This record gives sequence, C-alpha cells and structure tokens, in this order.
Amino acid sequence: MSTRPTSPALGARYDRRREEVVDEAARVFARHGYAETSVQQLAAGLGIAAGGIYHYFESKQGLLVAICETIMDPLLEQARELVAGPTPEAEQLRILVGLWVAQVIDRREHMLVFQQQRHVIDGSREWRAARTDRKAFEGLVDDVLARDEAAGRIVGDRRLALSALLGMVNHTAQWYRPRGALSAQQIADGYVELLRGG
Amino acid sequence: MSTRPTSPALGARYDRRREEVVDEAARVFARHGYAETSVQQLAAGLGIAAGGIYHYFESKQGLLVAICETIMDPLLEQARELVAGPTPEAEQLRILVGLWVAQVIDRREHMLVFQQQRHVIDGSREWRAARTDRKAFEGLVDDVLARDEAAGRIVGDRRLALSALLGMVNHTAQWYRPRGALSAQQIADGYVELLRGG
Amino acid sequence: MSTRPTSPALGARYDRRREEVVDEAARVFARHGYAETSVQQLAAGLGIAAGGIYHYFESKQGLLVAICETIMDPLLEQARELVAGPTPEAEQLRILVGLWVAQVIDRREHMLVFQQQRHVIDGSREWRAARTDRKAFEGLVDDVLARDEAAGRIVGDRRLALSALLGMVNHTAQWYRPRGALSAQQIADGYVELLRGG
Amino acid sequence: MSTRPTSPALGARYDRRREEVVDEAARVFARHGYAETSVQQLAAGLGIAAGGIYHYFESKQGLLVAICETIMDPLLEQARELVAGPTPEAEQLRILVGLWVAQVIDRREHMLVFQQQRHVIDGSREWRAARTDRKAFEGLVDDVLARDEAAGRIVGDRRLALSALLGMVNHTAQWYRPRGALSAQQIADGYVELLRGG
DNA sequence: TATGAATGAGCCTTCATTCAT
DNA sequence: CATGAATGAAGGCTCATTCAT
Repeated sequence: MSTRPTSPALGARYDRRREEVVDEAARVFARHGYAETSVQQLAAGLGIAAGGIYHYFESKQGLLVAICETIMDPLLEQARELVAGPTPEAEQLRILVGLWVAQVIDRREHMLVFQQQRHVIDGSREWRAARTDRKAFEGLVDDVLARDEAAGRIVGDRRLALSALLGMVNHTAQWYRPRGALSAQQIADGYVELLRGG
Repeated sequence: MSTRPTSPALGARYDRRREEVVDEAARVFARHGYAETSVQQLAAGLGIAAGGIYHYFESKQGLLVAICETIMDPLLEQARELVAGPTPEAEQLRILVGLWVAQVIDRREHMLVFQQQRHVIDGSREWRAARTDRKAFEGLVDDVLARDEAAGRIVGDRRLALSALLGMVNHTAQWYRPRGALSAQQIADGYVELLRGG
Repeated sequence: MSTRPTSPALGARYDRRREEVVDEAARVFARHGYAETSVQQLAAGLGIAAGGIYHYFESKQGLLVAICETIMDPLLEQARELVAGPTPEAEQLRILVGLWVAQVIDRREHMLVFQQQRHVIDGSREWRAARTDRKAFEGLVDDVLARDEAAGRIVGDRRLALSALLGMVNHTAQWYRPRGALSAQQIADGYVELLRGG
Repeated sequence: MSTRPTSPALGARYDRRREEVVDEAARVFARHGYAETSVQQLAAGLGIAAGGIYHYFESKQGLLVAICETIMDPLLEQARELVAGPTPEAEQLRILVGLWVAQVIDRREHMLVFQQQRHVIDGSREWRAARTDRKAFEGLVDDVLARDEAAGRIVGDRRLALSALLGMVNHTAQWYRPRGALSAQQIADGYVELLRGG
C-alpha cells in the first residue's frame, strides 16, 4: 500500500528502488504509451511481479504523477533561483532556456509521457497541482520575455513569442537523440537567437 | 464490416456519415483521450449504437488512421502544389506556413489526437503510410528552408530552424482558441518573422 | 420473413433458390463450422446480402433444421419402402446399408453439419422431430438386424453390431472423397460383410 | 497470462487446478457445445470469475487444445509401447482396441468435444500438432491391421476395415453410459470380432 | 425480392487492483 | 517485501436479426 519504511537505511533503499520504477515507467510509457502499457508489462520489465509495484505507488496514476513531478519540480526551482538571483536581465532568457532545454533532454522520456497524457492533466480536478506548477513556470518565462520586450530585445509580438518558445522547447523531446551533435545550451542558444532576431 | 456502398447516392450518404464520425471522434478523443474514450461513449455522442461505428471503420484504430489522414492528406497536396507552382521562392515559406497553420487550426482536434497518439504512430509497422506522409511534408518544408538559407533569408542553423518551426506550428493546436485575436496567416507571419530575424 | 410466393412460377423459383441456400450453407458449415460461420459470410458466399437469407429461412437455426431434414427425410422414406416391400429378408440389410451409405456420401456435407451440431439436436426441446426421425430410422435398422440375428446371419451381440454399424456408416462422411475408388454399394457391402462374418 | 509457477509446491497446485478446469470444460462443452458455452458460464461452473480461466489458458481455444491433448497424448504413448513390446502379433489388435475403447470411454466427454470441433482441428494451421498425433495413431492401427491381413486374420479390405474401426470405436463415445453392461474390453472384443469374422 | 443501415445483446479478453501466504 | 492467484469491471468487437427503402 505504498508505505515508505521509517528506518533510514531501508528508507534510502526504498527511495532508490522507487526512482528506478519511475524511470523505467517513463521509458516504457514513452515508447509504448501509458494506456497501452499494462502494469504487468511494466513490472515484467522491472523483473518483479505486478503486485510489487503497489509497494511504491498506490495506483498506476500515482506513477504518472511521479513522472510528471520529476520534470516540473526541479525546473521550477531552478527557474525561481535564476530570476531571483544576480544574473543580468539581458542574459536571463538565454540561461533560463538553457536550463529548460537541459531538463527536457535529460528527462526526455518523462517529457514525452507528460505530453502524451496532457489531456488528462489539463482536464481533471486531481491534477490541479501539476497545472499550477506549469502555469507558474510559464509565468516566469513570460516575465523574462516581458522585460526583454520592453528593452527591445525581442522580435514581434511577445504572446506569440512565448507560444513559439513553448512549442519549440517542448518539441525538442521528440527529436533529440542522446548522441546528437548539439549540447543543450547550443540548442537553447539557437532558439533564443530566433526570438532575438539573430 | 466497413464496406462502402457502390451506388452513387448511397455512397455519398455513406461518406458524409463517415466524416461525421471522424470529426466527432476527433472532438471527443482530443478532450478525453483516445484510450480513455470507449467506443460506446463515442457512439453515444453520435446517437448510435456502438456496433454502428463498425459500418464505417474496421476498428477503433481505423478511426485513428482516418483522423490522421484528415490532417495530412490535404496539407501534403496543397504543399506540393505550392512548391511546384509559380509562387516566387522568397514568398513560399510564408505561404507554406500559412497553409500549415490554417490546417492545424482548422483541424485542431485532429491534430491534438495525432500528437497524443504519436507513440503509436511512430512505433508500429502498420503506420508506415502515415509516417511516410509526415516525412514527405517535412521534406518539403526543409527544401523551402534550404533555398531560404542559401539566399541568406534565415537566422541560424537550418536544421534547428526546421525543428523549431515544427514545434511552434504544431504546438499552435494546444493554445489556439476559435475566437482568438489572430488569424492563421497572422500567426504564420509571426512564426516566419522569427525565422527571418524580423 | 420467409414466405413462399403463391404463384406457381415464382414458387418454383423460390424453392430452387432455397435449396441452393441450404446446399451452400451445408458446404460452408461443414468446412468452417456452424457457429464459426456468420450469416454475413454465408450470404457473401451466395452473392447476396445477409438480409436476403431471411427471405428463405426465419433464422439461422431454421437453416440448420433444413440441412438436417435434407438427410433424414428421404432416407427414412426409402428405408420404409424397402422394409415394407418385396425384397427377401436376407438381402434387406445389404440394400438398406447401401441406401444409407449412398445418402451419407451424396449429402456428405449435410451429414458433417449434423454430426457437428449433434449436441444441439440431442439436447433441446425444439429438435424433437429430428430426434424422432433418427430414432425411427435406427429402429428400422435394428428390426432388420433382429431378423438377421434370429436367422444366424450376424456375428456377435446385436446391440453392439447396431452401434458399430451406426458408427462406421456415419463416419464414412469424414473420409469419403468424391473421386474415391469405391462406390456406395461397395462400401456398404464391405460393412455388411463385417457384420456377417465374411 | 497462463504462466506456470516455478516453485514445485505451487507448480503442483497449478497443475491440479488446470486439470480441473480442462475436465469441467470437457463436461460442459460436450453437453452444451463449445461455441454455445461462454467462458463466463464455464467459469461459473467452476466457481471462479471468468478472468480466472486465463491464469491457466491463453484463450478459449487453448482450452480446446488441452482437451484434445488429454485424449491423444496418453493413448499414443500406450499404443507405441504395445507395438514395441513383447505382445504376440496375433493379440496386438485386441489389446490395442481395448486400450483405445477404454480411453474413449474414460475420456468420453473430451472425445465428444473433439468430434464436435473436428472441422476446426482439421482445417486450420495451428492444429497441425494434433493432426499429426492423430495420423500417427491411425498409422499404428493400420500397421497392426496390415500384419493381421497378411496373416489372414482380417475380413475384407484392410482400408475399409480401418475406416470402419475408426468409426465404431470413436462412435462409442456417443452411446456409452457409465453404468452400462459392457466393459471397455468387452466392447473392444466385440469390435475386433467383427473384423476377424467371428 | 433484395439491400444498406442499424441495433442490442453478448462474448472473449484485458487489466488495475487486492490479498493470503 | 514480494508473489501467485483471483476478481470485477469494462472494453472492443461480432453477429443474428430487423426494417425502411
């Protein structure tokens, strides 16, 4: 029933295993689809019986929540630090998009699952927390863009630029391959260059 | 058993009804998810019994195929005409993206379903035709971009520009609302402006 | 709703077509199974739509009844004529088995369907007529055997001989092939020879 | 998912339960028909939920395979032992038919199911193994008959004798009732007596 | 007569989840 | 912690049958 052990040693082991389950789930959900993958198949991939999954998650949807948190939580934190920190405004966009692309690439499979299940996340009451986080992140990006726009560092309409940026960054998960030629920061710089007008 | 009647009058009736089914399916799948919507629910929305769907489609997946064809087929055709036609090269990108955005907006729900089920389409043998069409379209866009790049009309790396463009245009389906302030062509112009460097 | 036309010309046409349906049904049921063949498949084999079948039969089971009648009715009649007729007792068995084998061979497919659906025929109330006919036929054969036994023309126990005879004759439908080397009467003679002790 | 446990204790338990399912299925299918019996009904008869069946069999047809193997496997083995063993040739037929009739009687319901579904077994690719076994058994019987014929112990044509024997023995399943007057060997002796000419 | 369309009931199967061991 | 067994609900799909045209 998904109860974490209280002992510190066992607790750490539990956390490690739980993370393995999340990552394997992201991998297989990304490739085969969340709905199309049964808990039994998932468990088989992990070398355990289906019931075993329920020691770490109370439901299949709980797994989905965990996958999504894995992406949003650290990104939002990093973004907040950046904006609150000493980085010059003119460089915040580059760095913010850099962090973001790095996360999309690093958690590529988690991202794909998130995009695949977007209709669930956007639609139902229980996903309010995830939606709030996403809105918060988009708000941060928009703030940075707003200052860039005011300073004349942005091409065209800011609303459209924001949408375009969201589209291109998230889409990166679809085409990026681990042994690709470009680093996260190079990709991010390319995107920002478009917004800046070269 | 999904056999189109041979008589012209009945054939037309059949085609019309089939299209209604495809569109309703796109609507419901986009909102609630393909896997999360049962054929029964879908049929209920159409005011028919579940079995009735199978007069028009061999399977639930057949419906998905039809939804995807609805987007790709006309778009690919229009794009080919444009590239083969008399439009000056320097203006082809604007028009091509215009057509594309218009299609994404017009078939917004079909697009969302396509994106949602991308893992199925990209993964399995039976979807080769759909993949081929998509690759063909991307190839056309890439050709146009290549000429623009050669003529110095593009900011930054062309490969990245293509990926960015794919991301932003397709993402349009996620945020566009019918009574929005911008027309398809205005959105497209905004996107192209980014690639051109303002 | 399976109503035969009253006009003589149309009536004959109707009967002919109905017979065709029965025979085609026997053919395809024998090969693929009664339950495994849908009315639609059957109709497709006849070049008509599924609904068309219902002009000749009120239900799929009605077709099965017709198939079974096709075997039992003429056989029972012939058998009664033989037993009531002038044929010497000592030769009745040979002739009776000859008629029987001929029928099994001629209506091979109908027989196979009958054997396949035996559990339905033996089990339910509505098939009383068919069961009665079969019992009547077996009774006739038993009568003939009884006289042969009394006259010392039979090997072993008569009850067992009857069962054996039923088994071997009916089984003929399973192995007989149209262009076989033996005629119906030769096969029948072979069977009778076994009962007679050579 | 029909996976046998590896542990010996659980494995035995699994095998026992699986056999119970096969036998119950044979009982119900024989009486009501394979196609006419739903998995739900079958499961209800076993006191489990329908899904439970699928722990032991991959599909309803898998059950059918198991039923047929139950008859053929031990019979073929016994027959091979007999033919390879020290039994004098002149007595092999009696004993072989004895084994065979005993099996038909003992597995009466399984036999009836086999006969009922013969069209499926004879017709499709996936049943090759079952067909091969049956052919092998018939081949053994034919070998024994061939020697008997050569030694003048058989009445009439051997091919026809084989067909007749197959017919009468298999047909035994149709009429035999558990509390009948005759033992399996008595029935077998009666059949052999017919072939031998009394 | 025949057909295309539709229905409604039911079927086989899958699957998330539970629980005794 | 983990597993094998089982469940109950639901899902996709088939099919005999009806009926307006």
